[in-house]
Order: sequence, then C-alpha cells, then structure tokens
Amino acid sequence: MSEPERRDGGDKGKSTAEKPRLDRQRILEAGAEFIEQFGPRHLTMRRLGTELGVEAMSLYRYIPSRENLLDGIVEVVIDELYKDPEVYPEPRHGWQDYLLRLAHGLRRLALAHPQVFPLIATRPTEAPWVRPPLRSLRWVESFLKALTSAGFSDQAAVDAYRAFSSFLLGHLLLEVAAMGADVGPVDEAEPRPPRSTDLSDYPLLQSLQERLSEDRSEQEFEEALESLLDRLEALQN
Amino acid sequence: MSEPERRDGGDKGKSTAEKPRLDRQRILEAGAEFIEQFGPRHLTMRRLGTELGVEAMSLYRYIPSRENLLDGIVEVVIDELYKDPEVYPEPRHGWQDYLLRLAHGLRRLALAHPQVFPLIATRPTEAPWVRPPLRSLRWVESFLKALTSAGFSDQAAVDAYRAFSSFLLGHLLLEVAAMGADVGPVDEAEPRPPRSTDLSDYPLLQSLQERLSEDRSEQEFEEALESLLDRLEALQN
DNA sequence: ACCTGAACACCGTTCAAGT
DNA sequence: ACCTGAACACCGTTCAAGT
Repeated sequence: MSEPERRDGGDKGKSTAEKPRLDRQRILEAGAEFIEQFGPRHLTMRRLGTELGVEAMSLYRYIPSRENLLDGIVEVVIDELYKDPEVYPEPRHGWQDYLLRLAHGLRRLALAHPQVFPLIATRPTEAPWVRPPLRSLRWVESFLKALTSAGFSDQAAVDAYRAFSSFLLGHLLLEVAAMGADVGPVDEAEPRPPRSTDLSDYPLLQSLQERLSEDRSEQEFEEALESLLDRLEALQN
Repeated sequence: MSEPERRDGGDKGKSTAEKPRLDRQRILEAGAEFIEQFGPRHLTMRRLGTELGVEAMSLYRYIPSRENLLDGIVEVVIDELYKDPEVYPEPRHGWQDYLLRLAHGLRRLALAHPQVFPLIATRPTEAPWVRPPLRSLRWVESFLKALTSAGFSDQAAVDAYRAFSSFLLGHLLLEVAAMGADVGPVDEAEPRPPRSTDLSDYPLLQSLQERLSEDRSEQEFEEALESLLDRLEALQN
C-alpha cells in the first residue's frame, strides 16, 4: 500500500486554521478568539462568517441570533474552568483551599480572556441568583455544597456565595479593564492616543501618578481574597 | 413704541417636553433617559433623533459619534454625584464618614440608573488608574486627599482607593444586574420568560432556591462596606 | 447658523434557491 | 443536508443642499 501522497491531509499551505466543518462549538470558539483579537464591538455575523470561510447566513443553521452567539461564547469560555486541573469541583483540603483555588482559577481565566471577561461580567444569567462570574448552576451548587459541608449554615453559605461573587467581579473586571479591555472599539489604527491627561488642577494626583500607575493587581487580589476568607470564617458555625 | 403682542414668547401649549433647542447637554440627558427606558442596545442615533423631534443627522452637530454619545451619557450620569447633598467633596467628620457617604451616594446613583450603570462600569476611562465607578480625576483627587489628610501614607491611600473601587464595582454591578439590567435587549414584548430553571440535578440549589432569591442587597452592601472600612483602618498609620 | 435628504457602506435576519 | 444570493429593514456617518 503505497501512499505517495495523502489527499486529505494536505494543508495546501494556507496559513489560517482550516475549515474542517461548520458546527456550533467551532463557531463559538472562533467567536471567542475573534473577540479576544478585535473586541466584542467588531464581532459581526458577517465578519465571523468570513473568518470561518463561509457566508454569514450559514451561521444561522447553528446559532439563532447574535445575542445567542454572545451567550454561547461566554459559556464556552467559562467552561474552561472545568478543565483547570488546579480547580477542584469539590473541596479536598478544606473550604478555604477550595475557595482559593476557585478564585485563582477564575483570575487565570479572566487574564487569559480580557476582552471576553466584560461579557462574562455583564451578560444576563439564567436566573438572577446565578451570579457572574460563576454563571453556572453547577458551580453554584458546588460552592454551596463545599461550604455547607464545612459547617456553614444555609444562610451563611448563601451569604458567602454572594460576597465571593462580588469580590471576584469587582477585582477581575478592574484588572482586565486596566489591560485595555472594554466593550469598545479598540481602533486598530491608533491604539489609543497617549493622552497624557492634564493634572495641573490635581496636585495630589500629580504627585501620586506614578504610584497610581503601578500594577499591584496581584497583591491587591491576594490581600482582598485573604481578607474575604477571614470575613467568611466569621460566618462559619 | 407700542408692543401689542410679543412674537417670541408664545409656547403654543405642546404637551410633550418641548424642544427648546438642540444642544449637547440636552442630547446627553435625553440619551440617559432613553437608555433607562429601553436599554443601551436600543439607543440609536436615529431613534434618539426622533425622540428629540429631529433627524438623526442633526445630532452630529453636537456629538461626533455614537461612542462619544455613550461616553457623554456616562459622564452626565456620574456628575449627579456632585449634586448629592449627602456626599461631601471633602471629609467633614472623618475619613470613615466620608467614605460611607461616598459609597452610599454611588449606590443611590446606581439604583437610580440601573441600565446606565453597566456602562459606567465598563466604558474605558481616560487613564487606567481612573477606575470606575468614580471615573473622574476630581473624585480620585478628593478621595486621596481625604485619606492622606487622615494620616494614611501615600501608598495606603492608593491601596484604599483601589480596594474601595473594586468593592463598589462588584457590589453595584451585581445589584443592578439583579434588577434586570444588562447591556442587552430588554425585549419590550416579553419581559423575559419566567424560565423556571430545571434544578433536578442540583439538590442543594433546589432546597436553597428561596433563600438565594431573597433580596439581601442592602445588608450585604452594609456589611461588606463595614468590613472594608475595618480593613482600611488597618492600613492607616 | 442650524437642520435635512440623499447617499454609502455596513448590519442582523429571512427565505427561496442552489448543490 | 448544508450552504448561498438576493432581499428587507435598519444602522452610523458624510456632505451637499436647503431655510
């Protein structure tokens, strides 16, 4: 059986990723990638189609609307949390370890997808009590189980869930914003004018600007997280 | 010189808010109102024009682009903070009182503009260290002055500013989200199907659903705020 | 000086038609 | 079964033209 040339494997040297076939998962992944590259504003059914080597209209066989596309992209991205080996779906070394791992996992996810994260933060969830950035029944269940098993009352577990959510949301949204993420244009041409703000009227800002511009996000995160855990510890019975 | 009738004063009794004249401020206020009514997604140059009794093209005499319109709306809304008599631009009864008033003022503002708040939270600011939800050099200066005057070191004041920002952002974004705000459609027709999620696979959620649906946002806010102040107190020298 | 009509390039989405 | 072409209603934005 000589195989002098395989006829399907040939990549023809096209530089972009090939188009193995259209399906929902592939469209969503391409969408996530597109947003990470150009920002949510530029994601268009037509441009995404082009990206996939297909007419925009073809996407409608797999995705009912642009809104649904965005929701799907958010889902596909947060689903990565399940694949993070550092994050356990149930506590193994106590609830603090569980929460630390979960928090760090979400932070890694946010930093890996700074342009998608604002969508994770602001897209409506399936129920008002399914809060970003967890966004899934499965993780909320996991969270509550971890705490109640550790001796938290039902109410305390719920309170902890809420405090944990808003802590993560605030910190991570600000951290990705500082990376230049936004729901906005990201004008390819001019990557945003240096715009050295006029601080003449703000003496304190002037003298503190350097300090304000330092990136302390990691320390901030760790300290606030630790303080949150202390606070939660007080809720435990 | 008899003046039997003045020719410019007549109001003609039109019922809707009059169109006294087109100007930037009026457009921005109309925009804020529009977003609060229909959601950011529905705000269109053309629809806003119609709302103001004018063709969309006329807006371009005052507003260079839709992006600029959104930024202007955000600005106009946060500027309300200056008009809140409960919020002091400089501390009068100590830094804790100052921070409490500032936090409560921002919460009132968020609750008064639940549809605009996500824009306040996610629109890019003029410098990365000007964080939402304060978003203005003037408030950052005010904040830092309040704390340094109270004996905080420069670094501690900056740390406090960051912690305060992310606390507010997380809490308020989640609170307005629970009110049904989103950067999304708000389909007038169906105000979102009750969508009673299937919880059969999540026993804990099932038994805690009632508790999870309770609105405890005020207590949450107060408790987290108090805990934040405690944390900041530890930074003070 | 201020507003408008017409036009351009681009959207999301539908549907009959092609392969 | 899957993709496309043509079409519709709607955008943001520009600009010459009207009053």
